[in-house]
Amino acid sequence: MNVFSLLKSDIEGQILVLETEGVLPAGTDSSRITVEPPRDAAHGDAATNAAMLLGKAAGLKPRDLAEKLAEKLRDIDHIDHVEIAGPGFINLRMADRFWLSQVVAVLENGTAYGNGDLGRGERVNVEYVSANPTGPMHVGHCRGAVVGDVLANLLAKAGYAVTKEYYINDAGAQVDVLAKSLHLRYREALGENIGDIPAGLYPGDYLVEPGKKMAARDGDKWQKADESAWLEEFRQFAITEMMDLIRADLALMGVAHDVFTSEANLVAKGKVQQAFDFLEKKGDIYVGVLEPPKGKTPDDWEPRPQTLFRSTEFGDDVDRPLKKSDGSWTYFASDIACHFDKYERGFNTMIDVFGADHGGYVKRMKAATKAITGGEGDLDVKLCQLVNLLENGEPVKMSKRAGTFVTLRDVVERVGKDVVRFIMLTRKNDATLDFDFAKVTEQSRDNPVFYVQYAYARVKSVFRQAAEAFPEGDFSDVALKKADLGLLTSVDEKHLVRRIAEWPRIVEQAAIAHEPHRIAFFMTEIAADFHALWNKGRDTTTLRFIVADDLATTTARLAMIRSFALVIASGLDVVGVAPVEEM
RNA sequence: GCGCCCAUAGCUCAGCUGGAUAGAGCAUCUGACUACGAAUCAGAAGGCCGGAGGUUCGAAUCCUUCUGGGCGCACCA
Repeated sequence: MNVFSLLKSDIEGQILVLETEGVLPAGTDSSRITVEPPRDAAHGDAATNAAMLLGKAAGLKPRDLAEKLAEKLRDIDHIDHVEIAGPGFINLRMADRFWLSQVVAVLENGTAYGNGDLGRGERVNVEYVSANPTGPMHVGHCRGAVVGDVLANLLAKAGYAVTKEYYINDAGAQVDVLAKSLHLRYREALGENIGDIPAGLYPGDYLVEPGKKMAARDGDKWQKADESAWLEEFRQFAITEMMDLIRADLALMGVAHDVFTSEANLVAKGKVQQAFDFLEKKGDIYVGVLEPPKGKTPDDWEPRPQTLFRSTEFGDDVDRPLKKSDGSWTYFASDIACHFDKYERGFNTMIDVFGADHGGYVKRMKAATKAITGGEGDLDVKLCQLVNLLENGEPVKMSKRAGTFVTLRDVVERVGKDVVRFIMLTRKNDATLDFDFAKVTEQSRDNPVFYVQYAYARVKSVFRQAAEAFPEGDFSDVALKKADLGLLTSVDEKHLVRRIAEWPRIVEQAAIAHEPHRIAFFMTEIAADFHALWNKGRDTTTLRFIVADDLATTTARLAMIRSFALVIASGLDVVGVAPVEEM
């Protein structure tokens, strides 16, 4: 349970009482009221701005209203202390036993502590990665893959019914190029000398094996055949092969999507036409000529009548073409169909994770989603900024042309999936991120992955020591739940316990904001609290977790650090990283 | 020329959708190992939150406008 939402409902309850007493007008809007941990711990455990927001409605000065509200709150059992501060903040202090009960809650729920019902089972679709099926994944895909995956995990933990989706762009010209590239490798496999790969085709050697497979399967059947005879066959085969490759790459990162939607399939099923008809009926489609883009007119620009979607009606800057001059669908058209399809499958909330180079695409996609769902669908787009790959501060040279681009596989094999996943969350998604191979594997304070893992391992170490110190002691979770937690009396211990109890709120807030990086930041912070407490025991032996000849205190402290470790494990679970038992 | 994103300590970044005296790490300086692993911790110092206006009880946060960076700008995906 989220402590702060409990307090908020307490406050809302008392506001209703004040309404019946005539202090506040009936139907007071309490939606903007917040209950948060104050920045300064001296202000208490939680602070609310309620009186400042409602002062006007009550016709009272904020501090006077605060006094009336505080009076009511003092009567609530789990609230220990209420005081008014500053312009009208109400600072609340909870009874110790209330916080300590959260330790028991963690021990009872394990890593499920922090699971919430914020989402109330509402279905959410998170689309991420969606790399073109034309080759293995490169390092640029890592960030979006992690952000999307962890965001999905986070929403699931917060009580949403999440579907992880991958949209396969297998309908455009690039898959024809892929098919032709494969055909070349196929001929090579049959013994032909193909020389250099011609410009415009994919030169990567990842097509060598698929070429051999095709040769083994069909022999020389397609070797001399006309392109029109084999193109479709090779396209299908190549896409299947590339998607296997991509799925394998994603598996290396611990990413597994629930649904793979094929663009070509959407077209074939008539989904694009259906979406088009729907928009046309609404009057959102017309044939017109676009202005050339100002400032940077392409050399070959010529005015041309096109089938356009009236995206300006829905907040976009210009209307967007749905059909190419040859009459085929644009990518945008099938992407509309994709979101239309999601909506029909029951998703009102959709999230797309894109790379920063798709920034110009956001407005039109949001506009299209609004139009195609009749305003019911909500699309949020998370743009992931670039990752700068560094080696000891020096940029890693990457050249797609020279074929030396760093693949996702290269990175994962070098530093491990856990490091990649965690580091990708050490910045908010819309800030660029430095990824230094030397730093991310360093075992020091400034490497958050290590720092968090070390804290977890340290707890394990304490338990090993405790088992030796108290051979008769029972330190299982079941036994720890019965510990006398009243023995946790130091301010530092109480502080850690409060931080542990904050976890459900962190999950909620991060889920609401769609910001998975907050999980990583919280874990780093709470790990610091733990390390600090651990070191108190260095200076003052009575503050150590294991106290010789005092099984009761030891058990209470182990209950505390065990629940800390479980919160870390719970967070790592969201991030998709395995906790390290021993370093 | 237009749109989106970014600008916070010397450096790298948080800042909980408007709250109280703006917080961490690194680097710098001063300390803590007869060890529940010092792979860590404690303390000091460091700020006109890019500039200028505005909105209100209250702004790093919202609006306007500059400045400086990144990305993208018909018939590609």
